[in-house]
Amino acid sequence: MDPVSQTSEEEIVDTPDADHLGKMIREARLKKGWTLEEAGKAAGIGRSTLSKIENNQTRPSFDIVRRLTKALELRTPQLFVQSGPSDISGRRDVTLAGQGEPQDTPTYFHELLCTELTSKRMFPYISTIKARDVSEFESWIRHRGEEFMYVISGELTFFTEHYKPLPMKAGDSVYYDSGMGHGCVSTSKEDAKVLWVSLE
Amino acid sequence: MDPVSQTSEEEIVDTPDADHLGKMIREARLKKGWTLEEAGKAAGIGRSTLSKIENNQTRPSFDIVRRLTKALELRTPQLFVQSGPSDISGRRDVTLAGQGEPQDTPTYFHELLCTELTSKRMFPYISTIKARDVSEFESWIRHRGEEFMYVISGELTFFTEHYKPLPMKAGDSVYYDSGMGHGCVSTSKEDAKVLWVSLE
DNA sequence: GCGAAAAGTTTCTTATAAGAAACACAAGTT
DNA sequence: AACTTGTGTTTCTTATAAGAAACTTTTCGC
Repeated sequence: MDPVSQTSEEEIVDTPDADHLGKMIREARLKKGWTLEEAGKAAGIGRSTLSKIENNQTRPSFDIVRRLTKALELRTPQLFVQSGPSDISGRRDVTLAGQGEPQDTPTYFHELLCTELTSKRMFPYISTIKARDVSEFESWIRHRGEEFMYVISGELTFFTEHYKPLPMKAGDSVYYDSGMGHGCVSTSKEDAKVLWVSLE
Repeated sequence: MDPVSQTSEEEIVDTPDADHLGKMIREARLKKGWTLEEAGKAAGIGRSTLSKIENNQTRPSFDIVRRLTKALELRTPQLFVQSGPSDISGRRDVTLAGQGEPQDTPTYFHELLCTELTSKRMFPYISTIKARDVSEFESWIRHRGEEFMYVISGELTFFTEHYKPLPMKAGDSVYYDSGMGHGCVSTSKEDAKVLWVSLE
C-alpha cells in the first residue's frame, strides 16, 4: 500500500462498551476533586444515583447524563464512543498540496481535504475566492456548528451577521458560530485562498 | 467596542431546552426517509418508544439515545446543546497575523489563535518548528481526540506511530487520531510553520 | 367516497431508574 | 478503643421508561 495514503476501511467488530460511561464520569468527578455529594449537588442529582452510575449499576437517563456533563464540564462526543467501523482510532489521512477533492459553487472553488477518513469530525477544506467587487456580495451561508478560517493568501473581506465587515489578509484567522450568516469576497486583484475547518 | 475583537462574555440565562432532543431525532429519521418502525428496528427499539421520544413524552435513557445516534448517524455534540454562558452562538473571534497568544515548549513555538472564545470546541494554533536534524526526534505527543495539520511554509517530516515518516511541504495536510503518538521536525534550512486544529 | 394498508399515537403492563434512608467503612480525635 | 465525621455503597420505595397491543390518523387505490 502507498505509504502516503494509508486510510484503510477495515471492518472492526462492534463491542458493547457497556462500562465506559461510568468510568469517564468518575474520572471527571475526581479530576475536579469532588465527592459524590458535591458532584451530585452541582448536577442536581442524588449521591446514591451518581454512585450507581459510576459503578455501571444502572443505565442513567439521557437527562441525567446531560446534567452531569454540564456540571463536570465533560467533553460530550467521547461519551458516545462505541467501537465500530466508523471511528478513526489509530488512523491518519494525508492530502498533498493541490490533491484535494474539488467541489465547485458559483462563488467558491472548494478543495476538500482528507476525504478518505469519512468518520472524522472536523471538515477541512481550502477555498479559492474569485476576485470581484465587494458590492457583489449576495447571500449568507448558514449551517449548524462552528467554523475556523485562516487566510492563506490574498486579501478579502469577511462578512458575518451582526458584525461589521472584517478586512483580512494572509495570516489572519477567525473563529465563529457558523449558524450566523457568513461569507467572504476577495478584495485583492488576485483570487484569495483560505483554509476552513468546519465542525458540526 | 473594537469591531475586530468582539468576543463578549455576556451572561445568558439558562433555558431547559427540554424538547430539543425529540425534534432532532425526528429530523434525522425523516432525513433518512425512515418510518418509526424502520428506524426503531435499526436502533433496536420499539416504534412506540421512538414515537414518545420524538414527541418529548418521555425522557429516554442514555443507552437508547446512543443507539439512536448510531443508527441515524446523528452528530452527537449538538444533542447536548443547552443555552448558557458557555456557548458561542452568534459570536466570532478574530486573531490577526502574528497576534496569537504565545506558548512555548522546547521543541515548538506555539501561537494560540482565537483564545477569547473560550467555549469553542476546536483549538487552532500555529507552530513554528525549529530547523534541526531528523535524527533529533525524541518523544511522541499523545492526547485524546483528533487533529488536522496544514503546512503553511517550510519542509518537515511528520511522524506517526504505526506509520512511516511522512515528508511534507507547504500546502500538504494530514488528519489523524491524536491518540496515536505523533510529532514533527523541520527538514528545511529554515524553520517550518504549520497550522494545527485540535479537537477533543 | 369507501375500504384497505401503512404510519403514527395512546393505552396498559412490567421492568427499572432515581432518590431517601439505612448501612459500611474509613480517617481523625479524644 | 470508642466516638465522630465524612465518603461511598446498598437496600427499599415510588416514579417512570420501554415495549406490546389497541387505537387513531393518514395515504392510497378503486
